[in-house]
Amino acid sequence: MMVESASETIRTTPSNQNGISSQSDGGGGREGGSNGDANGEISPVDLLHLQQQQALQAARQFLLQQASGLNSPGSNEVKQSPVQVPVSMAMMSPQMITPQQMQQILSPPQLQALLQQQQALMLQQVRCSHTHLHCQLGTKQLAFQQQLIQMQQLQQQHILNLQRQGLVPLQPTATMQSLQQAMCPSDLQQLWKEVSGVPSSEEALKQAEGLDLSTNSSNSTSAFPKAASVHIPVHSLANGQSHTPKRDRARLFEWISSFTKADSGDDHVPFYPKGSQPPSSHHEEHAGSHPLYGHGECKWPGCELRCICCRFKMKIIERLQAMMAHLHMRPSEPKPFNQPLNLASSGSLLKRDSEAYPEGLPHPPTSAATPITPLRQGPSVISSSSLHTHSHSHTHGVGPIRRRNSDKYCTPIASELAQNCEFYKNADVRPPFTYASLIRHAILESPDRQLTLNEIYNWFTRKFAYFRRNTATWKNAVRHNLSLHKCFVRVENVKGAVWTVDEVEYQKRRPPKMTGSPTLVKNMISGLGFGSLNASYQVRITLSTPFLTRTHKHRHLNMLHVGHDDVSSTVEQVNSNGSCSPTLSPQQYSHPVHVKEEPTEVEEDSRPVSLLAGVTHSLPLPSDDRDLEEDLPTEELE
DNA sequence: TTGCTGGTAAACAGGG
DNA sequence: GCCCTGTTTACCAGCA
Repeated sequence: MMVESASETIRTTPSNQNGISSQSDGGGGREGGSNGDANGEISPVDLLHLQQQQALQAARQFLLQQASGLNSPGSNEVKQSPVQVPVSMAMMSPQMITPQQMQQILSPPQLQALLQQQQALMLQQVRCSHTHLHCQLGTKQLAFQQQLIQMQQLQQQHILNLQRQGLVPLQPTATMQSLQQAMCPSDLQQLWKEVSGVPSSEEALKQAEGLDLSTNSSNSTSAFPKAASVHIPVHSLANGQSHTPKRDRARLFEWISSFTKADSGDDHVPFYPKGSQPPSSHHEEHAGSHPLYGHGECKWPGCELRCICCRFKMKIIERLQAMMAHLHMRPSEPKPFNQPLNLASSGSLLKRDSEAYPEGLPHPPTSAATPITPLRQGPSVISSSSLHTHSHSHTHGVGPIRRRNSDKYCTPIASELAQNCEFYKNADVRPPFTYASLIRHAILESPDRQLTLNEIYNWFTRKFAYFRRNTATWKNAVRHNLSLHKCFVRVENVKGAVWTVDEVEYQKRRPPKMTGSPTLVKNMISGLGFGSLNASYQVRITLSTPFLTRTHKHRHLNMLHVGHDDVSSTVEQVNSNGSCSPTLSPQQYSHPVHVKEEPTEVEEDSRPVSLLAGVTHSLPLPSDDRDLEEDLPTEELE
C-alpha cells in the first residue's frame, strides 16, 4: 500500500516540542501584525481567520472550476477517465463543499480518486518537507527538524484519520512534489518565481548549489528547483496525476498563487527555533530579517547553505501549522506525540480502509459541511479508533465501533445526519454515532415515535450504506442495545411490539461525562471558538449536578438531567436548515407512550421532562449561537 | 488501576 | 427445523 510505505519513511523519534513557536501570516497575515503575541504564537481566533480566508479562496476556485467544467467542452475531461480527479480539487479542502455537492459533482470512483490524491499529497508534503529540511538546514538543526516532522506527522495522521472518518476536511495545501506532477514546467517556473522571489528558474538553480540536485529523469525538464525532486516512489501517486489536464494545472497554479500571494512581499516565516525570537510584528519583517533565512541563504550559524526553497517550504509548514491549529493540534500538546501507534498503524488502517471499498465506493469524504464540525471533534479523533475498522476486528469484517468521541464531543446526530444524510446513504462509511443514538434517532424520527424492530432495521439500511452489509452483526447490536438500554421501551400494540424511546432515561445516560470532564469541556469550548460566550457556559455546567449510574431497566430517577450530544437539543435547529429530520420539541421527544409494562413508572418519568421542556423554551437564544445551542445541555439554561 | 460505557459475539428462549 | 425477536452474558477497548 502506497500510503503505508510513505508513512514509514517519515517515522522519526519523538523529541521535545518545546521551542517551536508559530507565527503565521499564511494569507491571514493580511489581518495585520497583531496576529502574533509576544511569544510568537498565533491565537486560535487568528487561525480561524486564516482558515476562513483559505476556505474562501479555495471555494472561489472551486466555483470557477465548476462553472467552467459544466459549461465548457473541457468538462469531458472527467468523463474520459472516471477515476481522474482534477488536482486542484484533490488539493482543495472538501470543507468548502458539502459531501452532497461532492457526490453530485463527482462519480464515486472520482470521489475515491480525489480522496486518494489528498492522502498522497499530504504524505508527499510530509516527506518532501522532511527531506528538504535535511538537505538545507544541516545537522545542527536536527532537533528542529524533528520537531517539524513530528508536527507534520501528527498533522498527517490526524488528517488521515479524520478523512477516513469523514468528518474533517483537508486544508488546501500543496507540496513541491505534487506541484511538479500537477503542473507543467512553465507553471512551476512562474510559481517558483513568485514564491521564492528568484527572477528565473535558472537563477534559482544556480542558487541551489550545494543542495541535492539529483534529479528524477522524468523531471529532467522541469524548471523547478531540483531540491524539489526528492525521490518519491511512483506508486505513491494516486490515479495518474501525471496526466492531469492542463486546465486543471492552470487552476491549481491559480489557486496556489492565491495563497502564496496573499502574504507575498515579506519573508515572514511562521516558526522559530528554540531560543530565537520571533519578530514582534511579522508584517514589518522583510527579507533577511528572519533568524533562519535571508537572501536565499540559511542563516543558521555555520550552515550558510543556499536555501532557495526555504521560502516555499516555509509556506508548506506554515500551512501545516495552520491546519494543525485548526484541528486543535498545537505543537505544545504533548499527548499525541506519545502515540506513535497512530502513525505506525496508519498504514494498516489505510490498507484496511481501502479494502473496505472494493467496489469503488467513495471513501469517507471530509464530510463536515460546516467548519465547526471538525473543531467539535476535539483531539480525540486522532485516535486510530476513529476509523471504522479496528485492529481487533473480528471475522465478520465490520469491526467494533470505537468512535465514542462523536457522542462525547457533542456531535449532534441530527445535525450530522441532516448535513450528510446523502453521504451516509451512499457511502460505505460507518456513522460516527452509537447504536443507541441511532436507534433513538430512528424512533424519534418516525411519525409515531415508535418503530418495530424491523422498521429500525430498515431505517438503518435506508439511511446508511454501511448497514447494508454484515447485517447479522449490526442487527444483533441493535437488538442488544434495545434490550440493554432502559431508555428503549418495548410497547405492545395492535401491530405487535414496537420500540419507543424513554427520553428521560436516555438523557440520564451521558451527562456525567460532559460535566465531569474539564478536558472535554475545554475541548468543546475552544473547538467551537466561542470564547467569552462559553465561559459562562463552562461555569454553568461545572455547577451542574450530575452523576447517575445505570440502574436496572425501567427504574427511573427523577433527576433533571439532559444529555448533550444529539437529537433532543438539535433537531429544531437542524430542521430550520432544511434537514431530513423531523421537527421535534423536547416534549415531543419524550411524548408519553403507553407502556404495557410498568405503566406507573412512565407516568412518573414524564414529569421532569415537561418541566425541563418548559424551561428550555422559555429562554430564547441568539440565532447566531445555534451551533453552541446545539451542544449545550439544557440544564445550562436553568 | 478502576469503573463506566460502548461494540461485538454468542448463547438461549419463545413464538410464528 | 428455521427464522425472527428479545434477553442476557462475556469479552474487549477507549476513556477519564
